Amino acid sequence: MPELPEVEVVKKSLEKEITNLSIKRVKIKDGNLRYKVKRQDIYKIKGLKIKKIKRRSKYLLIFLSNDFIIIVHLGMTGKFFIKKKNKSKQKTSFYYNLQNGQEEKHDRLIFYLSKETKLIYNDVRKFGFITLCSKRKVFENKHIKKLGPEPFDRNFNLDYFVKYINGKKRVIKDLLMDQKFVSGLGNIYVNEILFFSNINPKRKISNLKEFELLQIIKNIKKVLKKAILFGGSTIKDFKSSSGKLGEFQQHFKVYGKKGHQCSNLDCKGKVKKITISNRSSFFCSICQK
DNA sequence: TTCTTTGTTCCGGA
DNA sequence: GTCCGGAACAAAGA
Repeated sequence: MPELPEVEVVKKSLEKEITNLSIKRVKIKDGNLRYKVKRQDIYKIKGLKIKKIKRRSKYLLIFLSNDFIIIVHLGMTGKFFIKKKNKSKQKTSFYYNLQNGQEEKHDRLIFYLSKETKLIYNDVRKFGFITLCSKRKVFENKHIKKLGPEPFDRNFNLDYFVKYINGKKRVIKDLLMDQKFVSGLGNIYVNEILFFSNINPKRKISNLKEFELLQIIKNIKKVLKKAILFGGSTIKDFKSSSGKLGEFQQHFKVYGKKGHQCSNLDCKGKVKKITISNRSSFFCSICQK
């Protein structure tokens, strides 16, 4: 479930906690992630220093002191924990809220860093991955190279939108989920963005008016910025609380709100749930035409 | 037991 | 070759 805002929040807290620390050793507890963690990669990063951390779409790029970059994708349930000596385990972000004990069970990798700091990668469903890449080749990486513009990029504008959709005939929700069109959005934020844009998720892109395209662009930037400000969204399956949590889910207007009254004051509609391309979509059939 | 959930890749048909 | 939709993947809760 981590979409751009959650990854950005993780990036910020990792940046604060592990920049300038060096990697002493790495323990693979379960390397069978989306791609198997390679032992030779682990060997290559031993002794290197963590120089800086960047985000591209939903990917984290951890720059090391030589030519290497660690590329991380959190998949659906990947998360990092930081553990310092004499301190209990801290989450790296306001992100997931875990039940007690869950963390240990799904810890997959442990990075032993300098200053007696441990960085733990935990992933319940193992859809995330961690791989090594050289700085020179990062834009040739098979994941990174196919990404479309960042939503906050000035190149992501009306001109780009109009050109991209020319001759295509998908529905708008599918397009916004497509990382080649714009990178970083997932199911949750696309639902929210279409609500604010007053556009039905099943609308064909060929039928959208120019003012509607502008609305979509504006709301993508607006919703993502606000979500980052609130520390992202916390997955709702987990119940007990410890540490700081993302709070943006409290601001959801439609996602997960089937049957709720539409949040627009003058609207008597209810939020509906339908399936589009095997994903659930929530919308108000009165406000979203 | 079956359905649902999430992001991404892969595959086949148009 | 491009476009597009559907299935698959892991794991857990309802």
